[in-house]
Amino acid sequence: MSTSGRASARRRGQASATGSRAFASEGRVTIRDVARLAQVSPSTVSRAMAGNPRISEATRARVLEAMERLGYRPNAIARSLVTRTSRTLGIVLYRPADEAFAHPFFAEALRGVASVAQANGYSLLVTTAETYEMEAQQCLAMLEERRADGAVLLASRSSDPLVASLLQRQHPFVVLGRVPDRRSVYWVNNDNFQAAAMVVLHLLQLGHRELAVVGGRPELVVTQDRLEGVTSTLQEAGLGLAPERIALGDFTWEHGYRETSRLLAQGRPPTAIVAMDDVLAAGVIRAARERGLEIPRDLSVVGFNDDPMAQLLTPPLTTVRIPARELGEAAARQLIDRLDGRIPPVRHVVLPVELVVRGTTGPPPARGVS
Amino acid sequence: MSTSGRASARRRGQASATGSRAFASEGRVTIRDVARLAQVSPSTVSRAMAGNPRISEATRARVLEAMERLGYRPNAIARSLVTRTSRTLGIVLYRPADEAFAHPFFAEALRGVASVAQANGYSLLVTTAETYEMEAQQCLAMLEERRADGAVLLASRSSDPLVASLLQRQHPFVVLGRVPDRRSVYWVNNDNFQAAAMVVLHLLQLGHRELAVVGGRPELVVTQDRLEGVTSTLQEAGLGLAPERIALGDFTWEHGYRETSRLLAQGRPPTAIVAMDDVLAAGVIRAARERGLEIPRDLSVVGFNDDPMAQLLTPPLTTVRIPARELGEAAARQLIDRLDGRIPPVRHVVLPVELVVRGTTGPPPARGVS
DNA sequence: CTGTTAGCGCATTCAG
DNA sequence: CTGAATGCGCTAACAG
Repeated sequence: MSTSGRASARRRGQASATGSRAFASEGRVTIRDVARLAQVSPSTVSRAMAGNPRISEATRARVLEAMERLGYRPNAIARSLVTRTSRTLGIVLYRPADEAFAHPFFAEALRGVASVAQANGYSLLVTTAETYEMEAQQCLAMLEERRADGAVLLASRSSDPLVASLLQRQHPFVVLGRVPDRRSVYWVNNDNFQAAAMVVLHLLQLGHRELAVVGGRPELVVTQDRLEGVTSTLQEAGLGLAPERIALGDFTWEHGYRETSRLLAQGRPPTAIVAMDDVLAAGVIRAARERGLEIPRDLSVVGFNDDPMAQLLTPPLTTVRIPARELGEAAARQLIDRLDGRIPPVRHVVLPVELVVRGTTGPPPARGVS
Repeated sequence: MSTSGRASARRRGQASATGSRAFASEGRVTIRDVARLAQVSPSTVSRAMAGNPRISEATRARVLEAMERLGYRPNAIARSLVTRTSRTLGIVLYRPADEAFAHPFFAEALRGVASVAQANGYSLLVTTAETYEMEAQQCLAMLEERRADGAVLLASRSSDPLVASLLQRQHPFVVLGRVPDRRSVYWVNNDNFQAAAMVVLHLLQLGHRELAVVGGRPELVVTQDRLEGVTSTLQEAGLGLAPERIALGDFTWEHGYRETSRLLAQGRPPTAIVAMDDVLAAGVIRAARERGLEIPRDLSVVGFNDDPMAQLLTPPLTTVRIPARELGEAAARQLIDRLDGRIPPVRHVVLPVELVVRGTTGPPPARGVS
């Protein structure tokens, strides 16, 4: 055994004679090469890297220099195998076939996650999935195959089977969005009920009484919360929201466009439309304009998210700013805290939102006798 | 040894008595557990999983069933260590501090990469970096620490030191964008020179003679190619482009806004502005409108990319469709081909673009004597 | 303070 | 067709 060890050492170590770095075309430099050059044992090298205090400054310096000279990088895979952690966060991007592009909200949230992860020495393992079933399956696979130590879920739906599996198998995870009926789940969210209430209040204050809602996927908690915020607030004002004034579907501008055309064709069209997303709102505005309506004179429109595009629409969109990036950051922080053995101060984080009043809301048109 | 084996089997295997899966709170089920249950050796289990042909159907079935019953998942880390491949693609998202949000182009490209990766059994390791130096450093780290088998670079700049390092260290990688002066580098791109030429031709045809360009980061090859496409085409038409009509900077709408204000304040303002990106174009439009100009009557504007927002602007933006997603897919395909030992048919892939004429371009205003 | 010994969980020789 | 032995590169007891 020692013989073969020597032999391979000779094979690999040639570069050290020239003083240049050892970039063998195959076979990278390992901890043993460093140990040999520094005249210590591999464990000492390991300790030197880990900053282990029970090691002399002289040795540490020698090891560090050897590492430097050889251009050594510890093999993360080998390290993971023994430490049993990958220092990696799993995240799956769910992309239903009907959503043509990466939604800005998720892109921002992802950046938030990524930056906090990076700051704490974690990497991000990202997958995409076409269907929800695949999302769930892939997320589980990442975790059970030990490629990720924990997961952040980018949305939550009511009675989510993935959440159940994760919980049962005791995998650390954090949800971006509220998870109802499961107090033990860590999540990070904005108060969507409250956000929707703000929007409705704003419209009521302007004098609107005839509202309609255009929303996203009905199975998502975010959709449900926003819808409830709208209906509850209307109810408190003694107003209702007829079912034909509620148009859920998906988060595409096409859906906003389509449903608005329908809503405006009704005998008694709404004077204001709450779109549960800026992208939807863009579709709403477009449909309204094509029917010859001027915004906000003939129709008020509100969105959600404050995507970068919101202020670039004409007129600039009144919307609710959702701190996507901060949500992602908070989620990553929660998860990493747990993975690193710290207990997060709270299980549920709620970030504040802000109504951004711009150019798409105004008083309702004076209505003639119908 | 067999004794201790039995003991641990008993400790862990209790669930098998009940017929339910074995999810010990600590210590997952390994290949040895499966082997024991199937009454074979670990190597046989390994072969059964790998679809090794020299194994009887009966044994394979027995192994598969044991895997099923135990809910076994092979540990990807352990596998990586021995196979010396992680089946992971590295990708680093570069986010300069001044770019406020994830650019839609990159989001789409990323999705393309992710979906092809996923289809081929690869995962994606994603990092973010604030500076270019960090991007380079992190990319190298991923590769040398063996966490990724190859990398896809999301942009290329002229004389890119990262490209040089990657090449020297023989790491497989593919660049999204053209890499000048290095024929050996694999890259995937659209013809930006040609795209810009199309735009200029369109404007010339409409009668414009006074163009200006608002562009992104000057160190990026994409910026350089588009700029050259503009100037060359103008030159062929016997026209020039004065330096004060060229405003490079970054890919934010604020930059488009700012530079347009400046351009329009000049003694002899342009009648058409070529923005090298839809986001820039949005800023251009906004600035123009604030100065009381109507588009396209007083000023024509063209963008690049055909982001989803392009058609939602008012008026809908004339732009060049860049197949971001397809570029990402092609890049992933190139890289994976190489990693899997197939030789990609070509080293450089060029995807076609398409001019999408919408509402922001028209004939120039009749100019009075100055 | 440091070296030796043992694995982490798997794939892969090499023998049957 | 299958099992036993070996090692991927590293960390973590356990001994000095």
